[in-house]
Amino acid sequence: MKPILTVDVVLLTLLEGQLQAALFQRAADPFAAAWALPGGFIHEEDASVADAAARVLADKTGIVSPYLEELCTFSGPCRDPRGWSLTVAYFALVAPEVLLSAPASSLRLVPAGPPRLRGLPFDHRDIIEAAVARVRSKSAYSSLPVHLCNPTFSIPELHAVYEAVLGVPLDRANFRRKLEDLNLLEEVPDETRGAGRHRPARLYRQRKEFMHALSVRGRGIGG
Amino acid sequence: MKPILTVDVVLLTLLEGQLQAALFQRAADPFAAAWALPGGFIHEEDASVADAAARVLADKTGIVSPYLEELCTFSGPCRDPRGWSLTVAYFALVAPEVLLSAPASSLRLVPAGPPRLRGLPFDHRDIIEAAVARVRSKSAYSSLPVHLCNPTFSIPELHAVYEAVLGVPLDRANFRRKLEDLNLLEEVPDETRGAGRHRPARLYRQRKEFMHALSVRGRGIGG
DNA sequence: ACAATAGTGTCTGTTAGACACTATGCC
DNA sequence: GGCATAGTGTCTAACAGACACTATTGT
Repeated sequence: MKPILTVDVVLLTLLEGQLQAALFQRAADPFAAAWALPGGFIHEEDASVADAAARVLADKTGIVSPYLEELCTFSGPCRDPRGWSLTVAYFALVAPEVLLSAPASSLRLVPAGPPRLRGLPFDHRDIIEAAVARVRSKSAYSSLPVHLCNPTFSIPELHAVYEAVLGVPLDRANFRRKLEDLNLLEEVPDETRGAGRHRPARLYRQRKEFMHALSVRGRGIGG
Repeated sequence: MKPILTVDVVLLTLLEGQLQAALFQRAADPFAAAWALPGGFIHEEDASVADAAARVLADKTGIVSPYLEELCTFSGPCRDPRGWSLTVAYFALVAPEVLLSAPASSLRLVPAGPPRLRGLPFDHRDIIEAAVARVRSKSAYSSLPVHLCNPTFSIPELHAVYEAVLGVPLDRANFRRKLEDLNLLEEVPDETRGAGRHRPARLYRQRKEFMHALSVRGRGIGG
């Protein structure tokens, strides 16, 4: 038996205080013209499924090498009208600026948290919800949310990202201290970012050694 | 492109103080007669890949409904001599008694931790190592190792399992307290297990509500 | 009674969390 | 100078870890 085999990518960003997923209009049947997750078939020249996911994303958005992680597979005889199918789901995290400057005119952002999405083809709603659940749970004990920020960012910005992703308020002071303990960030010399008539914040970037790794040291960042 | 699509299962147990993986002798090419992970193709009647993994395991060992979790996929043009292939890897955890009483005569147990295994076909070594890494890291903050125990077990037995999986000594007293806080276990009334000329230990079982869930409450069980 | 492990009590250093405080840039 | 937010100091309660103690069984 040869099932239909695809990759799908949940491209997430944080906009207006909530996680949003990028949807694209399908070109071909089934569900032609419907808004759905970017996805596609494996190509002979892909070195792996992860490679295929990155290629699909680059083709549709121009985004290259975002944070990309395998989520899990979704499979069964009924999820695709063409027959037994399996998709390997990935999720990607990018700063909102990356998406807003992307050339894709046929891109739509939809809130990915509750309330639950409606009208998506296949089991794309389940996939998005699994991605959001994964991002949330991992964020409680890792530096994953950094990938939702620009290359340089201030501590208050990162603080707001964590609060939005986790959905709980975090003490500013303790959050700072935790970050310092983890030693994930390095200061960008002499750079600040201000917004309004008040003291501007210093800018930081993620240390290279943690670029695609997760810091599970300590007991997480929830404080 | 239609890659070769399979499932593979890393069946793990704890024997002689270390994690061991079950290998089976392959019936067909490629690598016929080689010792490898139990695996196979998806069948039309499987409801999902997880279902296929459970079926494969039941066919080869008779073991039904063990703890079974998707690990990740392994894919690429070179891992199978027949061409571009993808396997969805699962891992299963069982008590050693389950394996020793299994009807499989063509089953072999090999130590899964370091030193690294040699001579396995495909990328089965990578798959086993990924499974072991996953089990170890999850054990630090969950009740996963319970599935390596018999249906009823004593606290000292579970304590030994945690120590073996994590590879570090854990204080007996603090381990007990942690378990009590998590409230994962319930006492089996009037049951004890003794081994030697000393006080026997009370027996416990996992509460039903946690049977296939993970408790991530608190800060893990490492103490 | 003794050996050996099961199970409990208690102390201490560390850490998460709360909150008050000071610093600084922009208007 | 005042406002608004950046950034720091400090107190407290909770918890992890260490370790000494008591309890209970088989021999």
